Amino acid sequence: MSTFIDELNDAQRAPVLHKDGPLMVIAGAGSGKTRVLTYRIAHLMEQGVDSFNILALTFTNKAAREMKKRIATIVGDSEAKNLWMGTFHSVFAKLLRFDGDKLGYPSNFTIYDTQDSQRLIASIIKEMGLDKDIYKYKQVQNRISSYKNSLITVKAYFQNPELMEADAMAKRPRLGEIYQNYVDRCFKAGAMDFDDLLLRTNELLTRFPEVLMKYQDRFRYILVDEYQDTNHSQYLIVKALSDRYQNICVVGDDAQSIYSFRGANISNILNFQKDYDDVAMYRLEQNYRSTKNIVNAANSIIANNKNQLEKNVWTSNDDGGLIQIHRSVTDAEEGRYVAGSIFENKMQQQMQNGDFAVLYRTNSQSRAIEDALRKRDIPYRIYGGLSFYQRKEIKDVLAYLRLIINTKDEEALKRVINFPTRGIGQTTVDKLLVAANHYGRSIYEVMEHLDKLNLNINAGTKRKLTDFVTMIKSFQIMNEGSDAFTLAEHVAKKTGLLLEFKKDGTPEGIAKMENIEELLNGIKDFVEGQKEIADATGSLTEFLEDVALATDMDKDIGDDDRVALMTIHLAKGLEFPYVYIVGMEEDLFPSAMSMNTRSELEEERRLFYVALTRAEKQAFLTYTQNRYRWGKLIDAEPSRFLEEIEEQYVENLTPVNDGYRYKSMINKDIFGEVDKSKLRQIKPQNGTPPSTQKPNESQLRKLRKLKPEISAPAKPMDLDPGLVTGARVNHTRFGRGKILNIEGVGNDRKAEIHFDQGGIKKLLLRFAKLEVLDNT
DNA sequence: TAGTAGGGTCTTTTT
DNA sequence: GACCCTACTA
Repeated sequence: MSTFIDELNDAQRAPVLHKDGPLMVIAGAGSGKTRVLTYRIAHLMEQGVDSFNILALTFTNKAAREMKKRIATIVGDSEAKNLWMGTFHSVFAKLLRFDGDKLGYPSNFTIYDTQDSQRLIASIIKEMGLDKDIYKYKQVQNRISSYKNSLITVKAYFQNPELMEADAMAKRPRLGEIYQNYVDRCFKAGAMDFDDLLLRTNELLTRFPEVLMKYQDRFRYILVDEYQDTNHSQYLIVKALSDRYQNICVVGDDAQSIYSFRGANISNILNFQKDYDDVAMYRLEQNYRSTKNIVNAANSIIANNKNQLEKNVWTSNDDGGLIQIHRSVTDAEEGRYVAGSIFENKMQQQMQNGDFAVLYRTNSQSRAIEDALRKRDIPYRIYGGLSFYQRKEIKDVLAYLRLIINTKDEEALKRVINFPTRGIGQTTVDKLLVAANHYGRSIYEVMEHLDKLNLNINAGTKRKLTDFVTMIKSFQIMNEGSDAFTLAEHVAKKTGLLLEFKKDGTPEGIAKMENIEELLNGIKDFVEGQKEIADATGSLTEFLEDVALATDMDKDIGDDDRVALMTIHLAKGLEFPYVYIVGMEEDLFPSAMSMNTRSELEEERRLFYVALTRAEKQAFLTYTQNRYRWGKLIDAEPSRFLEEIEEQYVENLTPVNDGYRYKSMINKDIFGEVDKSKLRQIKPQNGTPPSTQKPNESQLRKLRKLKPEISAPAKPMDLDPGLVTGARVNHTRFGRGKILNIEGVGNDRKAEIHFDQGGIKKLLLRFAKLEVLDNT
């Protein structure tokens, strides 16, 4: 028996040693979750389980790589090689390359990213002659994506009157048709979107029992990390695969579930014990990461949430410093404070740049921080945002490469057929598209057979089209004999892409050219790297798949020492000695988009919990009074979350005697929320603020401590009787609108309202500031 | 058909 | 403030 087991505490050791049967590990923040997973896999292998029979699903590919590396040091390289480890998306993309042909997909299918999906949907909406202001392509894409994640296929959609009615109510009665067309077009293009990678895997496992059996038998031990963030589609895959051997190990923390917007279903983790028989439950509650102050402060925040598993996270670490709250006047000043504070701490505490992270709710907040760090000459690295592979010039190169592999790839073709310009305009492309749809062929196939079709295209243009086809064909021939790098370099030169940006001459053009060169270097590295992997070949197909599913977090940071800037979502699973959480303001964090329902607000709160628990030694929270948003300066109020931290863990750095008090601001805000949801004796009146009386400080404190289920009984009679279907109402933020539907009872009573400006929204009546204008 | 100017929309988070 | 799309001109 190896000694690595001795490195674990008792709570960690138990799930590592557990052999067969389902187990769930509820792991508090910083409790050594990754370590448990890693050692469990290593232990299984030492116990004689073939690495070939283990499947581990992680949240990022980087996490998988690191875990694999660690396992290799314990059990040896050759053993670790056979492990299937990666994100759901990358693992099942691989599986579909093997068996997707049963569903009619080519093994070289393309993976459409969100932008590809959205462009295709926009194009379909246009072709169908629909109003693009009603059928907004992003919203439609969102809708289709959530259908897919809930396994609602086109067929299921049309069998579900409720869904169809919901879309019809939203003035989008033809959403189902768009969905149908979208699925058809993706299929014809030999393409899967992100959601398809899960949906089609489900389809494959359901429709082909022999395939299911094969993989059930192969993956006898399944481990899922971050189980709280799995969606329904992922849940079903795991359930199906583990059904035979029941050796399923899920690890997660319900308090860190932050991906419901992409379909993650927290009930997956809450219901795990009901889904499997004889589940062994393990809890990891000792935090090794953070100081007492941070752990306790985080606990005090999450205590405000109603929906959670019981858990007591504690630490034996030092108290550490208090959490520091800092107010500034503008976002630029906020940036300066953060940069200055990093600079000072670096000097005083002898820290490295890499020991600091700045976390924010939205990507757009990075700019002010960047500017300030740059002025101080503090090196930083931004994660996420517009990632390298999403840049225009990079996507252009990739589109050529995708087309070489799969000429049916419509989005790739449309992207490059006239870039760099070669005299093939929109009119021509439209003609080709119409013909392609008419004959049920791809645009490329139509181009290959131009002379047999009468498309009303003049000879000069025809010539240009055939030249394009000839060029792609020459690339295809080259692809058979060369590696991905040689080909990509040739393509970048031959198509004129490099030249296009070079002759541009502007700094932006030069930067783009350099980016393409960086991409080429990346391909070279990839080809080299793949040679070391067991069944990899370094082919173009492999590279494209890697790129399609790559995320910013997957990149190795390298050894340069930089401050990390990223969204809180991306920070999940990471830790830093010093953490700055910036933009602690109402409407930003919690986001204005997430305050309509209790569950949305609870997710924002979990997000705050995640953010705070990233810190090892010291956490800083900052907010500003004014912030630039959409190019305009707007007023900002401190976030309600600041007040939710128990006072004893916080130190307010902002001077109190300067005519502005953060406390009083907060109280006013809390009061605004509290009197509607909690002070039931005050009945909201039409158009007038609910009350002008303020409870005193001690009353407020009590109110805040009250558990919502006690303090907010369901009493629909508190609501204005004028709030009925058909009524015209006015909302303080969204303006005027009409109530389409009212549903739910008591505190869950929601109204679906169509606002004159801003479309349809579902609002929780007990929070919504609604004034009834007319209900006849 | 290519290129540019102007207008509208957007930002919540991501595989 | 950035991007995308559209309309207009050459």
